[in-house]
Amino acid sequence: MTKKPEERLETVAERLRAHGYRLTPQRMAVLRAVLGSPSHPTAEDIYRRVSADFPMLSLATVYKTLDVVGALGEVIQLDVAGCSHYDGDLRPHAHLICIKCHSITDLPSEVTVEMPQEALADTRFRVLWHAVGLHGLCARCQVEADARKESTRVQDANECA
Amino acid sequence: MTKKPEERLETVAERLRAHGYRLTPQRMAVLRAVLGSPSHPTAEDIYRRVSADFPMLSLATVYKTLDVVGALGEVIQLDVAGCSHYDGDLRPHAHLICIKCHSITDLPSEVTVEMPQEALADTRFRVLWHAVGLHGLCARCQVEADARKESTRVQDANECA
DNA sequence: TTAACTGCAAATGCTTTGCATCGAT
DNA sequence: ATCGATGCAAAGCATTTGCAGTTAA
Repeated sequence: MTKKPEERLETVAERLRAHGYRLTPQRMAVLRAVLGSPSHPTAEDIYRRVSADFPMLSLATVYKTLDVVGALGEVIQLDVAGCSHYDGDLRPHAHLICIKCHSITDLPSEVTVEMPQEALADTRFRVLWHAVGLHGLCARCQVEADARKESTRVQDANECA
Repeated sequence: MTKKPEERLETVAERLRAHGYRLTPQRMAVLRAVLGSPSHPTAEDIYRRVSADFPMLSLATVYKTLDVVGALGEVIQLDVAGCSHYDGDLRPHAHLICIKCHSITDLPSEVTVEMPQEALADTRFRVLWHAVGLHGLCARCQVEADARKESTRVQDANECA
């Protein structure tokens, strides 16, 4: 989410139009869902959310729409544990990513990244967005891990969180 | 890769032993391959590499070993386009990740991340490692995109790069 | 009108799992 | 001698794709 969701929706819709994409009702509904979500929904999450008011929506369409806006750099795609999460907040921020339960949380404060601009320029890479990934154990999973006194194996959670 | 690959292998092996894991030849071979690779190999890459001197290795074992060291925080797991890449270099650095061809490159210079330690402490999250992801278009994919004058769709590459 | 989009279902591809056998400790 | 690890093959699951019908522009 951003400061002005509706305004951002306008901007993205504008870019889509400019690139020759059509603004179908499904597409707009999916965009509204991603840009307006404060969490990091998966395609499945968005599908469920939008399906409520839009029963004829298909999961494939959700994926296709997310691909399109992702390619334009208007939505952050965050891959965790073999499952993509989408984030409409393009402002640089940090994600706390649990390697055990695969939960994703935003670090609720500013994060600044310093990097040599010349070195970056030399790569000729065009950065669309960036994010800091803090990987480790969330509070809950730490408790479980410590309960075993660091002496046994760490069991993994599966499923797309 | 780190400054002293052999030393790091020792450290990791030690931790595995301490946690009750067994040091099988397969495991050691896989560890050597990850810790000694300057790129960001996938499980498949490692499997191919190790299989050369170790024909009786199975892909499942590679995955299992990578899971174990990943859970200990001794190897960075980088998920890109539905495919995991592994990085033995735990020093904070930045990855240039192309959203089109899914190539991953290290930014060849120092990167520093500033974040409010109190806010992080409040989350009670235990950070094992962190990385900065710079997402966008690599030099090659930009050329292709520009050749279309930004007016047509961006075609996607698939396959695990 | 027409090229792009949708929805369905089948296919793809990475990763995990069940299980019998093997082997590190 | 144990109990974890291996290897194989068979799932599992998120994502993509082909295609016929639909629709935004």
